Amino acid sequence: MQITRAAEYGVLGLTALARRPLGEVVMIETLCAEEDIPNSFLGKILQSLAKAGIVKSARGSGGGFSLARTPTEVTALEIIEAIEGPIAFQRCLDEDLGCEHSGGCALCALLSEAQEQVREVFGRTTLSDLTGRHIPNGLVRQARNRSSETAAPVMPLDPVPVQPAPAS
Amino acid sequence: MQITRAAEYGVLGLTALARRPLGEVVMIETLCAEEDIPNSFLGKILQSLAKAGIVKSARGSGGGFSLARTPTEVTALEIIEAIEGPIAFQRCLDEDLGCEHSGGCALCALLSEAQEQVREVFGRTTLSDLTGRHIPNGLVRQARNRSSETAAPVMPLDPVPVQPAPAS
DNA sequence: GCTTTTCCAGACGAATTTGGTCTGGTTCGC
DNA sequence: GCGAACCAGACCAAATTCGTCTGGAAAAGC
Repeated sequence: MQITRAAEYGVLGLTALARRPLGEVVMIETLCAEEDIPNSFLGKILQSLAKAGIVKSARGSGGGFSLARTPTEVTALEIIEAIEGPIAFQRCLDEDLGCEHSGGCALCALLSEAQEQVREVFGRTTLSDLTGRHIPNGLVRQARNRSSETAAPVMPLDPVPVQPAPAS
Repeated sequence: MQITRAAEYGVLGLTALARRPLGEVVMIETLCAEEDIPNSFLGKILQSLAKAGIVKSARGSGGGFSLARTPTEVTALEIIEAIEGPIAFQRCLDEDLGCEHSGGCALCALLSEAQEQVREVFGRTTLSDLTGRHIPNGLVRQARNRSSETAAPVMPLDPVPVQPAPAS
């Protein structure tokens, strides 16, 4: 009942991209340093995101990754499903191989409802919502290392949760 | 991002118990046959549920398990959390070991919201909601075996999903 | 066209989790 | 005391997660 690291890193990596001017090409290594993500792992994750059309990749020197769309057009649901595959609380809700249990399975109905709630929350949150307040871990660490003592917080930050969308 | 078999079996086993008069003591073996669950696995699951005070166990001959409360008083959330531990979409949302990422982490806020939605859905669904329409797999199989041909459905059943609670 | 720099694709593998089984108790009714 | 049932935990196989590594392939610059 947890999101995978891959999805977590994927979102984080994208926020790092989204913090830049749209279309700017950034190397994997830069993103990894910024967000404290293992290097070759993020590479694999970004490949999935490229296949899903969320980022564009450019090879060769001067290459790297860039967002394929504006951050307001990319939802967390797209990102997570591009990496983890479709969100499915149970086997029978994923492919339509039918429920193992017979009849109108109440358990499946329950899981299906819960799953739809999650998809709704993820679906209405965009990358730009996520980018706003997030301070990348790597940057904080780097700042800490530079001013080796006096570990003052980089920026005062009120921990405001993501606000729910106005009832549509 | 899936519920475990253990939780699934746990819910199924409890619906089998809930279909009986309250307080009736049933052996693991009977429940397993009814719901098509591996025998000793359900034993372990029921132990968790007993510790959580959802079922009562009775040892010795004539022993078995019975519901400790009426099905309307037991929520799916309780059942699932008794088996899987607290629902936590991410490490930092479980214990309060703080978020690995710094500052007001937007990702955690998002996951937290999704998680609360799931808890809400599970929390408002009771065991009696789940028991209503469910036809146990094992019983269907047994019926199929008895009337070896003419595999007619055991009971006509309109597959109505769990209805959402009225807006509170 | 050669070299360098970057991504690409997939094989590989360690660690963890899941899904169970098994064994040796312990408790209860008879 | 004996058999029927649960109890507690050790144990194990398979799947999944969380990565790493290697050998390309494409693009840019010379």
